[in-house]
Amino acid sequence: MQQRMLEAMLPADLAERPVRWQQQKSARTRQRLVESAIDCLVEGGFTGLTTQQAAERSGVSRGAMHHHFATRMDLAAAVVDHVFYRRMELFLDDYLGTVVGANDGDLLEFGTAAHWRSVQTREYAAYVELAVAARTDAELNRVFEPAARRYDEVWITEMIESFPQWQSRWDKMKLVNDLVIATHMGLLLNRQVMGEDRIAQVGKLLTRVVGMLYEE
Amino acid sequence: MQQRMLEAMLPADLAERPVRWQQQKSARTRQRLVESAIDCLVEGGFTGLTTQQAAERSGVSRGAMHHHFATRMDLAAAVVDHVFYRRMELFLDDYLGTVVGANDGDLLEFGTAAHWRSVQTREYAAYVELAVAARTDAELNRVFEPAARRYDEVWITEMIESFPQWQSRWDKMKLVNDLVIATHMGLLLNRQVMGEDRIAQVGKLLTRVVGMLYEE
DNA sequence: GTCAAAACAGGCAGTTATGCCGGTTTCTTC
DNA sequence: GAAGAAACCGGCATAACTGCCTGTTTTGAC
Repeated sequence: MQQRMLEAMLPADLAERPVRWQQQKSARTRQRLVESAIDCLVEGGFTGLTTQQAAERSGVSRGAMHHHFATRMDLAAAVVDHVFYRRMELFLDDYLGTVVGANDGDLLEFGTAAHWRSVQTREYAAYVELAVAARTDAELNRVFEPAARRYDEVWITEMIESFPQWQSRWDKMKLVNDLVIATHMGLLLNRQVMGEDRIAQVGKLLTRVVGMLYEE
Repeated sequence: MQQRMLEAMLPADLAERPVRWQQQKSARTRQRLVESAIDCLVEGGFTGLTTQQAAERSGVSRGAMHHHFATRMDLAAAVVDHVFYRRMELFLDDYLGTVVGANDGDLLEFGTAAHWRSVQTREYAAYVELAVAARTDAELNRVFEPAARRYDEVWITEMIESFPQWQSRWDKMKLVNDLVIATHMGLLLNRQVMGEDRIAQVGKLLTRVVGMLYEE
């Protein structure tokens, strides 16, 4: 499962196995820029993602940066791909590690818990900023939406192929999946207002709900 | 219920019952500016909320705007108050209208449905933009967070006073309340990716879950 | 009617980011 | 090792906002 899903999401950044040194160098500075851009996103939202900041933070000159990413949106696009890839990777790393030897009925609850953990990461925070900004920034949306749809399709396809034993309940499982994704994102955004305690409790409640829906 | 809750949230904008004409005039232009600012938010996110745009859209001169709101953040603060007030008002208008004559067991599900409708409004869209921006904008957060907490406290207090029959299950009801709020926000943000159908189905599922949690 | 205060108007300097461009250094190829 | 390509550098003009400031008009109190 993990190989196929990750391969399908692999961004240009990490795809190349560089043989020539210039390619390595190029890839390295691109990665540094993307990482800095993610820092910008996390700290300042999509507004805070500026070419200046990204260059300065990564120690790359503005000229070099412009060589790799001609415009701000080019950089943002690279970040989008990177973040989607990492979003899936982070979840899979956790989930596949906890799921070994679990019986069928627990898979969903383990998956929910792993998803909640994967959501509390720097990369997911960046993803949230992009997702929100894409709603009001047409140009970003042209980059973000296709990537999001691709991610979603890959996810669903693999879920169906990986759990043939749930064939009769795929529709419900997909629905539960969507519920978990939506609720976790909502919890993240309400964290500051609700506070850690309530957030954690709702998280546990959701896991229990997932169990209930599986049982029924 | 509705009076107390709304009174507690009443923003400066609408609080005054103007007797002198200058006050009326002043209040009117302030309202026009706030409304335009909300349009800015909805269309361009917090980034798109600029003093220039707000002034231009409302037909108010930059000078006049500066007279009422010295800085961009002053305008944003007025929008925050306005949006929180309207958020509660929109919900109550809907909820109190649908709830008449309902039996106790249906109140939660009616409330959930009403909340889902209240969330699909221009005002709530503006609220979401503010909530997200406040996470990465310290200055905005200083305005937003207190307002959000006040809203939350008023909400909880009134819920407890309004439903004394649920005394033994307040903790659970508060939890369910948080779950609904978080999930609805998450659904909104995933609307474009998931599409209307899935969103609607998850919404229905959530309503059903709320019913299940009440029954148990 | 007059005078102060409130509401309104629009210009100005300063900041910050953007995209582009001419020039330099570092690799790669032959 | 020389030519060409790729990576890198920092300056420049431009654009969008912001906050402030000097006036002008409209209201309201006496």
